Amino acid sequence: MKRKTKLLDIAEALGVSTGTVHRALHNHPGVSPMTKTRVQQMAKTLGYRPNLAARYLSSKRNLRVSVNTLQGTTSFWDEVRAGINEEARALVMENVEIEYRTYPRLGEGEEEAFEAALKAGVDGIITFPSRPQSLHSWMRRASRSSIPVVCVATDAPNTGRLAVVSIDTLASGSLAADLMGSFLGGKGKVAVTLSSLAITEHAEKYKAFATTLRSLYPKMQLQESIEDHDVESEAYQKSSELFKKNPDLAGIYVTTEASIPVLNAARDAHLLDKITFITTDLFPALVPEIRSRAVAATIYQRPRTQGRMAFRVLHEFLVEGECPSFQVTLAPHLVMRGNLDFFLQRQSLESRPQRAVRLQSASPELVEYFG
Amino acid sequence: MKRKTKLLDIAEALGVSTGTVHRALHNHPGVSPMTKTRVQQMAKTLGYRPNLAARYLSSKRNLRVSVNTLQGTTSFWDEVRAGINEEARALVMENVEIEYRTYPRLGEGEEEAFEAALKAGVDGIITFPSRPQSLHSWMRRASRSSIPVVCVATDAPNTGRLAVVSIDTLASGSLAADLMGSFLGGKGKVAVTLSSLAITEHAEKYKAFATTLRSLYPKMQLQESIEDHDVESEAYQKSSELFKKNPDLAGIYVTTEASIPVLNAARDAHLLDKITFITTDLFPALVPEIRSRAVAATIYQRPRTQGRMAFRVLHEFLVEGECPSFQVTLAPHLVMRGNLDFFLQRQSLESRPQRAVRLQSASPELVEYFG
DNA sequence: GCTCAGGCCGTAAACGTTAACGAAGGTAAA
DNA sequence: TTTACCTTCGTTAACGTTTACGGCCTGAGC
Repeated sequence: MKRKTKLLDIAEALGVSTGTVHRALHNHPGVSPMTKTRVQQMAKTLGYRPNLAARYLSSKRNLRVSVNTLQGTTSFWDEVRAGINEEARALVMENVEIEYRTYPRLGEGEEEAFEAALKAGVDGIITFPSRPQSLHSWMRRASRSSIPVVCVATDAPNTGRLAVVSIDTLASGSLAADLMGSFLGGKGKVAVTLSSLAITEHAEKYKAFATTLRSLYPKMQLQESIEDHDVESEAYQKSSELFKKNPDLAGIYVTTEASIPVLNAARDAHLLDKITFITTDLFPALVPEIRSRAVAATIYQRPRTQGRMAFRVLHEFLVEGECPSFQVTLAPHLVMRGNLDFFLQRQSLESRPQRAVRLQSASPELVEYFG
Repeated sequence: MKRKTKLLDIAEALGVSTGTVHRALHNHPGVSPMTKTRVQQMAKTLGYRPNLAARYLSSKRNLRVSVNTLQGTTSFWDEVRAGINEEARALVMENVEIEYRTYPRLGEGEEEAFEAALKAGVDGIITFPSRPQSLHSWMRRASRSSIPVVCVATDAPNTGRLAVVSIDTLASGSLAADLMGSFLGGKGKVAVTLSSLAITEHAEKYKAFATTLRSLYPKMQLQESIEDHDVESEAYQKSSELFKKNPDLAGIYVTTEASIPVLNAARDAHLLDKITFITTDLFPALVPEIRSRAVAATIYQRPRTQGRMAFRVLHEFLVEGECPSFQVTLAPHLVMRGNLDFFLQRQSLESRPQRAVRLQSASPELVEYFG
């Protein structure tokens, strides 16, 4: 196990100075093309990897990242932001500044927030592209300026974004289908509500649900899907229609957050106890519905972990220049009445601002930080 | 936002040198008690936090941790080790040496491995205490020597261990009960097999299962539990008896890894398609059973994440002297036939030695790192 | 021939912590 | 008194990278 190669090793091997090596490796001006290629070549053959500790110590620049997300209509985005915050605070090494830019509604103020982040000259952006097409040009601009962008929850294809962090849509849709089939004994009419088939994630979930249902439970009948376009009234209205047309509906899978209006529509049609609900996400209004077993199960999208992962990927890229993975997909959690309390307790516990700290044989200097 | 206080600030404020401050803060010999308290006091008032980058850079000592686990009879411990390895390699900053000490069977060679780790003078230990009582004295010895020990999968109470990382037993048992009730329509006889009621984790899972079943599905009848003491033949034999005595058994929840002998017993009794199986963990032999729907669902204990968390907690303590949490409980994942492929793909993908890299519209400057 | 600009490169001082070395002072034994 | 030794503390050289500064050289302009 030999010592790691450092700048000085490269410098001595070529008979130059560390300053030159540094400039060559970082494309800084003041190096002849000839020297530059020689340095880069030598760095590669020696397997040079920068010592990050030394780098941090030497340059005190602190990274700035902008987090552009929806305002917390539900708790989902609060959790995402909490996850980002946690992971940022876990980085004791450096100081990462996080600037939160939120917009009130889907697609509203989204471009402005992105533009503001670029104008402010941040080093990286974590964003929820609620309207990918409208952000398209801004994201390409960021890409051209070499400002990495990480998407959370929803992808924005062909925008040059660095990475995307999301729940695996296939696993979600297939799990929902398998559960639905199991709960209903493999027969009956089922339906799906989604935001819009134009959104990749929702289309994929729907497809996975349909495919799995067909292959595992061929006797079940899948009705046409409902698109609510993220409008609650539309969700209520369209699902009311659905229930009217299909009084024998046995189950429904709500892939969006808008499960409450669908539940209310079923309640008003007096079909609540006839229909097995599988919903998405976990928020306060959903808790009593799960507890009363109106909702059989909900697929939790782990917003906090999504936030953590997004920050981690972005930070790793900013610091090391490489990206561990361009697509991080998480397995969803299944929440039913049985394990509901576990998740509720966990949320409330983790949302406490300070970290839980119990000292045990720690170096004395640390005691104070948490007194 | 003022500059962070460093050793020199404390030193100047007290009219001493940084060397003294350093020694005082680390309980190194050669500092008068009077000076020591003054330094610690001043560190507190100035809000000193060590600069870890400088610390790494300065001290070339690399941490050594011992990982004491079972040999991979199933893939569980391979996954745990893989998770530890991943997290260790993600630490680009420093070099952490990991020494794996494995023992062939439950309780066999466990003490020797622990003793060897202590003798070798490691800085920390991650262990699976298969027989907590036999490890008790060794762990207390480690605690007295200020060597942090992190338990994975199973806790070892009253041993002075630093932390424990495990799956939440309540969530597992309750989820299993709720699923069982849902699958069976809320009625029928069900049973549980476990290793031994003397092991906390299994007792908790059983209790959670029983409690949830009683409260959510009062019509269901829970039979007496089976203890297999981690012996496969015992599992087969006892479950055969159970099936003979209860030909109308509707479901069984296997909380241990030993689900195959139970499945075989049911198969041999020609009851396989009459009984709903909920099992634990995910290993190759279980895959065809899930695919054929002999197993309705399995509760995946996320060994890789357990390994990652264990290493993370230990490392954070070793480096910062503080521990984020003394009890890390993870939510289990539910694997059914529908989403089985997602987990299989993920396992095979993640177990590849190099990191997964999928290029997708990456910024041009990045392509080279993965060429 | 002299200056001046600009390209190229070496030098050295940071960054904050660690740890080895040594100096000062006091105490005790010879 | 000398010698030896201990406690307490200051000094200083690392650790590897960044960056400001300055020096050398070549070529162009006067």
